Formats: sequence, C-alpha cells, structure tokens
Amino acid sequence: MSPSTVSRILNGTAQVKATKAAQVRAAIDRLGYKPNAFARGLVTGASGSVGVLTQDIASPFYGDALSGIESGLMGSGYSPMIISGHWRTDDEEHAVELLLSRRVEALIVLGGQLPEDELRGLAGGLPIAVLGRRVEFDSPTSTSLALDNRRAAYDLVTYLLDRGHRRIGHVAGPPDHVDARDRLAGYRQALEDRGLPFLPDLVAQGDFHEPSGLIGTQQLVARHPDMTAIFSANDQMAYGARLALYRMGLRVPEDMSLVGFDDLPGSAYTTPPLTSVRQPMAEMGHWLARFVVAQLTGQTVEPFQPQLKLHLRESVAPRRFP
Amino acid sequence: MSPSTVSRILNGTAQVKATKAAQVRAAIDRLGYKPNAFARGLVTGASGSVGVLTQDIASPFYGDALSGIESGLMGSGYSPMIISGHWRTDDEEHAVELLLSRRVEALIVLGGQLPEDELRGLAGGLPIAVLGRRVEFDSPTSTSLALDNRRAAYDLVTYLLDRGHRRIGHVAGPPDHVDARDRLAGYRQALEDRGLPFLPDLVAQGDFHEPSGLIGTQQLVARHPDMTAIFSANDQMAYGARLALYRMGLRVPEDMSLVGFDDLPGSAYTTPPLTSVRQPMAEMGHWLARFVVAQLTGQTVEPFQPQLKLHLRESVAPRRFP
DNA sequence: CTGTTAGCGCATTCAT
DNA sequence: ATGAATGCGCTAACAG
Repeated sequence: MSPSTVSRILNGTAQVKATKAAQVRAAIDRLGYKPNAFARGLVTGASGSVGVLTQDIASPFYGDALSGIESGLMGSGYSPMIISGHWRTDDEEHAVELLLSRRVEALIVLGGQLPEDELRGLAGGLPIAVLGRRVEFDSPTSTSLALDNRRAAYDLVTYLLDRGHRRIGHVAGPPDHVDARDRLAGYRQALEDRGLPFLPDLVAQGDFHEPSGLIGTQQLVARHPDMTAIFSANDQMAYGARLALYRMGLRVPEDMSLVGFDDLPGSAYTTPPLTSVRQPMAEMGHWLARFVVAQLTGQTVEPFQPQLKLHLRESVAPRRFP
Repeated sequence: MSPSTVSRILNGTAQVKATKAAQVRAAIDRLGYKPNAFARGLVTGASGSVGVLTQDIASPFYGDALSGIESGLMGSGYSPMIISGHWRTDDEEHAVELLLSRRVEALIVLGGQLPEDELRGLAGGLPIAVLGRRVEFDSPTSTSLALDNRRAAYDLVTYLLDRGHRRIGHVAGPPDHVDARDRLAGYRQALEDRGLPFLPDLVAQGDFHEPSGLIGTQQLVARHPDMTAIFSANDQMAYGARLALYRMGLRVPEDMSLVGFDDLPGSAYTTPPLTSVRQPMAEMGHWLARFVVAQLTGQTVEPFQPQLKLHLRESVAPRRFP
C-alpha cells in the first residue's frame, strides 16, 4: 500500500479497487489520520481559502456581510480566512500580507482604506472583490460593489423635507471616511435642491459611535431650538441621538423626527422604530463570495445591483405648525 | 547568497551582516516576494494560527469575544482562524475538522454543542480554551471559562423583588440551550427563596431573538395584567419586549420595569437605558487567547475569574402601590 | 557569518 | 490498478 494509493483514494483522483479503499478508510479512522493541509497546499498551490479583510470583527455593520460571505462560500469547497483591519491602513496592509502568505486564492475586502492602486496591483495576482467602495479594475476577475450613499442620504433628507421639515440637523460621520462625506453631500444637496441654505452649524461632528450621536444632538438642539428633524449619518449615532432627546424630554417623533442610516438589525426595535435606509449587506457579501468562487472555478455569475431600501418607520412625523 | 541566508534574515534566526540584510530586503521589495506559509508550516510544523470556533459570525454576543481574542493574540505571532458552527453539532464538527487539517496550534471554542468528551479528546492533541461552558480537562493545558448564569439571573430577579415587584414575568430562551435553562432556574429560585410561587404561565417561551420577546411580552401582559416587571433571558428579547410595551402604551419603567441579560453594546442606548447584567465577553476572549498562547510558548498566565456585573439603568423603577 | 544538504507530507508524473 | 520516484518552498543541522 503506497502513499500514492492513499492519496488517490482521498482525492478520488483515479480508480482504486473498492476493497483497498475500504481498508484504507478503516486505517484512517483507526489512526485518526488528518491530512496535512500545508503539504497539500505546497504541492497543489491551492489553499482552498478566500481571504476576507474586514474592519471590525464585532461590527454589526460588517457582521451581516460576513454572514453573507459565509453562506456564499458554503458548499464551494472554499473557506473564509477573516482578518480585521481596524480602519487603519497599516493594519490592513499587514492583514493582506498575512493572507497572501497564507496563500488565499482570492480576496474579499470590506471597506477600508487601502489605496486603490494597491488593490489594483493585488488584482494582478488573484481575484478581488471589494465591498463599499467603487474600484475600477482592469481585469474582469475583480470587481467592487458600492452603494450610492449620497443618493440614499439625499432620499432620506428629501423624505423629511416632504414631511414639512425645514430645520434639519445632521450628525455627521468622521470626515476622513468617504461614506460619511457622501452622506453629508447628499444631505447638503437635498437642502439646496429645495432652495434651502446649508448651515454649517446645523451639522454636528460625530464618529459613527453612539456617544458622539448623543453629544452631537445636544449641541444641535442647543444651537437650534427650532430644529424639527435630525438626520444621523448612521444608526449607531441615531441611537445616541435618541437617548439625548429622551434625556432632554423631547419626544420622538412628536417633537423631533429622527432618521438613521444602515438599518442595523436593532433599528426595527428601538422606541419608536427608527426610519433608516437599508444596505443589503448580507446579500452583497453573498454575491461577492459567489463572484470570487466563480472566478476561481471558471464559471460566471449573474451581475448584481444592490438596492438601497428606505425603511419608513415611526421615528418620523410630519412637522407640526404651532 | 543562499536560501538559508534569506531565511535567516526573514526570521532573525541568526546574525547576518547588515549590508546583506539590506540587499535582501531590497530584492524582496522589488520582486514582491511573499514567503509561502505552507512550506514554512510544513517544515516547522507550526502554523502560527489559533482556531476559533464561534457560532454566528454576526452575533453581537460572540462578536465582543472575538474582538477580545483578536487583541489577546495581537503581538503574539499567532493569528486567529475563525469558523462558525451555527449552533449545529455537525457544522461544529466540520469546523473542527477543517481547523485541525489547517493545523491550528490551539483551539478556542465559543459556546456550542460539541460533546464534552470530544473536547476532552481534542485536548490530548492541542491546548483548548472553552468559553461559556464548564468543561473539566485532565491536562492543565486546556481550560474553560463559564459564567454563573443562574446566579446572575438570581441577582437580577432579586433586585426586582427588592424594588417591591411581586408579579415578575420571564421571557425565556430556548429550552435546549443550557444558558437559557440556567437563567430560568435562577429566576425560579429567586422567587422561591422569597416564598413566592413559581407560576409557569408567567413564563413565555422565546428563542433569544427580538420578535419572540415582543410576542412573549404581549402574551404575558394579556395573561397577567397585574404584572409589574419583566425579566428577559437576553437583551435582544428585551428589545422586543420594550417595543411590545411601547405598542401597548405601557411606559418603562413607570408602568413596567424591564431587565435584560448580556448587556449588549446597544443596551446603554435604549430608551430608557436597559438594566442588564454584563458578561465581560471581550475580557474573557482576551484572557482565553492569552491562555492558549501561554500554553504554546511555555509561559504561564495569571488565573482569571470573570465577574458578572449588574448594570443598573433606568428601565427599572420601584413598584408603585396604587 | 554563510553556503550546502536533507527532509517536512503530499500529489503527481512515470513505470509497471 | 498500483508502486517508485520527484519536487513543491522552506528551515534546521551541519560544515566551513
């Protein structure tokens, strides 16, 4: 019984007599043999894994995308190798380095700050799928899925305007974050398209986390007592805003309308449920996973256009005219 | 310039003349050389990775633990390899198989259903650290960190009793989940220790997700209009309960006190902020990671006794005596 | 300080 | 249908 025969049995590479196969399987069970993925990878050059660069392993935002990736990879024979970049370029670079040295066969990048050129360079070596940013690749083996943050913010603010609101505050995200800038731009444009001025001090600076939403809201209310609605650049800050209003005795939506962005799982269960815009993170992750698998196996996938969806819930009321 | 010299430079295994080192690094940059972790692992027998078996990659509950593991591993030279078991025994077994074939050097198991005997068997081969279940290992290279769910539930309910509440409902978790059973047992014991009867129909059956908390609460209120407090077996169901109360026009905490369990990140920002009990998931994950690294490197770590901490927030008020 | 040699465990020729 | 031989890329032991 030679090693090659065993190899053939394990991989089904060639026909082997059934008796021998059974014999070998018995021995495997008995000895608790586990094939060494390193040795196999070394000779085949295939790792069977797809690198996933996320930003925060505990983030509810990217968590959905990770679930989607998991399900998209399921049954493909590939498994994800997940590393966090913590929104820090050097962490991200280390992560990519690690993934490459582990010989991942494709890369899925969730957000982050890696320069486009670097991504394009990587795409020369393996299929890349980017979520949350638009990146143009030369080769069709790589792709990106971006959302129109600006448009979604525009729609959200327009919705408030349609309900009669005129003094609309904005709790913005970090200015070095492209999503945050786009959402701010959408807010601004929606106002201007209705002939309303953009007032810088109706914008409070946040950092996408709850406490900054709380503080920002306190500032906005203090500066503009006539404000009737707040657009928070993400749901987490909207939660902070909600609490600030509660503390100040302002009712939502009677005294203040509130809208968020991202439609986190919890947003349907706040009091009142929060109007927000849903990015189909899980679906996008799923598709990206199927995309890279398709590249790896020489198949094709149907294109996918993610749709942002407004979830109109009870946190918004028409403006009252006293 | 021999391969071994390059190897020595990359690993700092031996002294190498600085000029040569610089020369090599330049070449590495120029050629975009990436060491092959497979080949390295094959010869050293070390993968540099620690397997992590979680249940749901998007779960806020385990997410914190994962963050802790990440930070505990940071700088150790080990990186996590994360696979989800989805609370399904066969998924978990596949995950372990995969991790083993990828030659992880240690295993961190978050919850799950793997039989204890199997875990003990695995512990013969590599260090294992289990979170959320008490597992007795023969060897000191493996350990487990469990929380006293029963005690925490007992404390929480006792807190409500101390505030004068007598009719306390419970939205329970899935009965096949040991945490859920322990929390129910703590609830029951707290009542009985005060001489109060345990009423089965003051318990609604939930599944640890928001909708079941909403429905369960509706049932409880319908059955027991005189109920003044609700203990939800986790925070997610408490969010559902909160919304149910809002819909019914019951105020929290004036008309109904509400407590959860887990102290999710969002619970400090609900309206009103939710009283809950905090399991130090991140700290536990951090310690478990440091524990396995210590086993791997022959060091020792100080023992760690996780402390459950009650977070008393505004969702509880003393019972009003009309 | 550095080059040479051997071998990690496996899949894959090439023989038989 | 199966065994023997080769090499994947790297590190460790051994010389020098």
